This record gives sequence, structure tokens and C-alpha cells, in this order.
Amino acid sequence: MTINEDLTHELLAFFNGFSSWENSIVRTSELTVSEAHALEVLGEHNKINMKGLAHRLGVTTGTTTVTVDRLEKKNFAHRESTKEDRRVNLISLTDIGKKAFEEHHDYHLHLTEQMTSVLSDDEIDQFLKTLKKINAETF
Amino acid sequence: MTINEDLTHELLAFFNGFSSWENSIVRTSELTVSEAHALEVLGEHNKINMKGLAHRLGVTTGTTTVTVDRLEKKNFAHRESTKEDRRVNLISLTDIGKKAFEEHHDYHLHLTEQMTSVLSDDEIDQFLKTLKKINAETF
DNA sequence: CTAAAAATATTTGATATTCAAACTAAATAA
DNA sequence: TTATTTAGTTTGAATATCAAATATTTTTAG
Repeated sequence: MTINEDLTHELLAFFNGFSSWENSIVRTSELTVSEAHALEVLGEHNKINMKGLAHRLGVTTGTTTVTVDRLEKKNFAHRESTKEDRRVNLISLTDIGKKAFEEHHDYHLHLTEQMTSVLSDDEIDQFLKTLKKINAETF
Repeated sequence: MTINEDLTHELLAFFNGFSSWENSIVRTSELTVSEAHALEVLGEHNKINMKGLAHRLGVTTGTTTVTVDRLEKKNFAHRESTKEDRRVNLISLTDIGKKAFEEHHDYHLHLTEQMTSVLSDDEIDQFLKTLKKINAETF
């Protein structure tokens, strides 16, 4: 077992764990999985266009159209077309949407706390640094 | 911005990045996303029952039944009931399934290499240690 | 030892998710 | 101005998912 295989194994377990956790959270809420993912992205952007949102979610714009349709129907988000380029729709959260985001985001903050509770301060710092590097360089 | 919020942000970005990457890999293959996830689990177990597989995938057993049905139809996996407990089905990969797993797993190994290419040896060791801790304690 | 309860897996019915490809409308380039 | 590109939506089809109901088998309680 090389370190690369070992790390691959842990990354998969981490991803599956994270994914399972997210599924179980969503099941108890008024959100679907794709809605929750969209909220997570929208909560960190004031306004974002469909293409950008689709890219951040890793799905096609067609899929994103459906997701945003649903968020609009629930009054969580709204579209707004721009004057500069009338093809573009900027998506943002409504007040209700922001509240739903905060609520979901609190679960994430809590999960992070749970993770870091088994780590030393140095480990936490290093973990954050490493994730930042990987996110910037790989994804 | 506390370190907890910062880390939460990076974890989400990491998860989305990983997810997007997986989607794009799967799109170019003969596999669907859920099939690929199931293969990843099955590839690391000789035999696993439906409940265990469902748990590892973070979905219900009903969903897992459908996934395994499809894998069986494609000749990637097969069920085998046990004598000790006749309710239980043990799932394992066929030779074709093992090949599909290896192929998909190679992509993962390659992604891991890409991630570690921006890290020092010490960072890699520490990252692995931290992931192991989190996986063992949190998920 | 039987009847009740629990456990494993499947099926059913409904909704959600996703993609590729076709399409619309607007902006840009030739 | 016309052709091409770009942003987003729609369509049609396949997959993915859950909760609840069911079937079968095993375990537990009386």
C-alpha cells in the first residue's frame, strides 16, 4: 500500500462520509440535496449568474435552471436580468432564502467543529492550509 | 471570519470540487455516478451485504437495491445469498466489474497525485493523518 | 416451543436529478 | 449587416432517491 493509495482511500471515505452526513441533514429539512448545494453557493455570493452557479455546482446549466426554478418557487431565490447584458440572469437569495441558508450553514459549522474537536490547534491550522492549497491548485 | 468558518468554507469548496471532478469523469465513462460510487465501495470489499453497502454509500437499502440491480444487469456485480442467514445477500464484483473498478480507481489515484503534487512530503503525511483521524472519529 | 418483534432486502409509487440536444434571445465579430 | 458565439431555457429520456408497504427469515419473550 503506497501513501498515494492510502490517501486515495481516506479521501474517498471522507467524501462518502461528508456526503452521507449531508444526505441525512437534508432529509430532516425542507430542502432537497440539490437545493441545499445551490444555497451553499448562493449564500457565499451576493449575486451570481447561471453559468457561474452551474460551474460551482459541477452540473450543466440546464440542470441549474431546474434547481433555480424550484428555489424561486419556494421563494428562496430570485432571478434578475442585467442591463449590460440582457442574456444574463443574476441569482440571489431572498430573505427567506438567506434564513434557510443560515440554518443549513449552521449544520456545516457544527460538523466542522466536530471534525476539529479531535485535532490539535496546529493540526487544524495545517489542515486549513493544505485544503486551501489543494482547492486553489487542483479544483 | 473565525477559523471554523474559514475551514467550513474550504471543506465545502473541496467537496464541490471533488464532486464536480467525479461528475466529469463519470460523464466520459460507461458508468453512472451511483454505479461508480458503488464500485468504489465494492472494490475495497471482497463481499459486502446490502445493508453495509447502503450504509457506506449513505443511501437507503431501497436505493441500493436499484443500483445493484443495474450493476448486475451490466455484469459488474453479483448477489449471493448466505446459508447462515438467508435474508442476507452478499454482493461482490465480477471480473468485468473489477476491471471497471480498477479503471475508475486509476482516475482517483491520479487525482490524488495531482493534489499531493502541490504539497511537501511532510504536508502529505500530516494530511493523511488528519483525514484518518476525522474519518475514524466523525464519520 | 410458539407468538411477537426485529432484521434484511425488495418492491412500489412518487418526486427529484441529471444530461444531451434543440432552441431562443442577445451580444459580438467579420 | 450577416454570421457566429454566448447565456440561458426547454424538452425528452434515463437515473436516483426516498418513504412506506411487503416478503422472508431470524431472534426474542413469554
